[in-house]
Amino acid sequence: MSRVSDIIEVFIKELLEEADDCAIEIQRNELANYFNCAPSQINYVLTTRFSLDKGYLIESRRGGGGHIKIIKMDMDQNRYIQHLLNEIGDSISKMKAASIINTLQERKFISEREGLILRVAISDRSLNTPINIKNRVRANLLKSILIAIFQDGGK
Amino acid sequence: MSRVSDIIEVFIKELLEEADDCAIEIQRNELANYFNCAPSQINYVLTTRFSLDKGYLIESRRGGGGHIKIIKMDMDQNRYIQHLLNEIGDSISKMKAASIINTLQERKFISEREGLILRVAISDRSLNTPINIKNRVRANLLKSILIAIFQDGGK
DNA sequence: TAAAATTAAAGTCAAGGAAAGTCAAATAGA
DNA sequence: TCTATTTGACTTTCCTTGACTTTAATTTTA
Repeated sequence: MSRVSDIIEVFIKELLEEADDCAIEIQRNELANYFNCAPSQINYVLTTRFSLDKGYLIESRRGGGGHIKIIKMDMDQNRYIQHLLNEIGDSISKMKAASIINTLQERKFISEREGLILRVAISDRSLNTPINIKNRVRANLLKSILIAIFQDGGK
Repeated sequence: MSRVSDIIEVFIKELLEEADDCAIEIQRNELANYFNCAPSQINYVLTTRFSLDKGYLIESRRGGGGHIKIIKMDMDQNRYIQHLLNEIGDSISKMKAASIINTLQERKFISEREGLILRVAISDRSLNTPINIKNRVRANLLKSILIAIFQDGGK
């Protein structure tokens, strides 16, 4: 029962890999048809997996001959880290933290093993704190680590 | 009579034996169904039989197509790490943790940057928990990371 | 030819479904 | 008894679906 959304995500990322300008254009209905899902699921994938936060830009056009354009942006490391520190704030969910770590890894800001370490570190099971402070501890931990690794981004 | 929890434990361990990367993914409901028990009993088995101290890491995801992933560290091949897990116990001071991390780094088990991440992670400042549970959280976190790094992932 | 109607997209949002998590009460075993 | 196990009600998280809306291009009509 592997999730269709994940499969679509991977598919889109592969398309982006192949594209030489880091941008692709799709048709929502066509893609939905291909994966046998509701068209709106494409929107779901886009908003959950290809958000601005993760370094993607979405443009689209409705009506006849409409399309969706997905652009993988170049990310400046320091600025991105700075942005993340703000974004994390003083509380963050596990999913959101994991997604940040994945992005850092995908963008080669951290190695695979470092990604592994971070993902484990921010997991609910590692942080055996009372549930009501878990997200706060997680935010603090993640920010500390980011600052340590990317010192100049954190000034 | 023989307890269902024990049977489930053995079953999972067999699955892990067969898996070539010492990690398996299960579906909680499916397994519960198979053993005719309440789904939450699976959680019970996981927390009592597959704890960090015993060298297991658990990851999971909710929602449609959710799953539970069980990762085993190869205790035989990582005698030293196993020893460390025991030494850490369920509570450890910052100084002691730092000393462990230094040793790991000296012995080239982890890179300089990984050492940095670990030291930051277990620092008092990162772990903004109530002081009375700080050493416990630190122990848990450090053990999780060690198992993650030294899991027997065949890669 | 310009407005109107039709058609062909994409967008939004809320409801429903499919998992896993939590916690505490009931029960069984030592 | 006392601890370990079992059960189940309730919660949380994530995914999927579908009805309805909005926008743009194309075709029809006056």
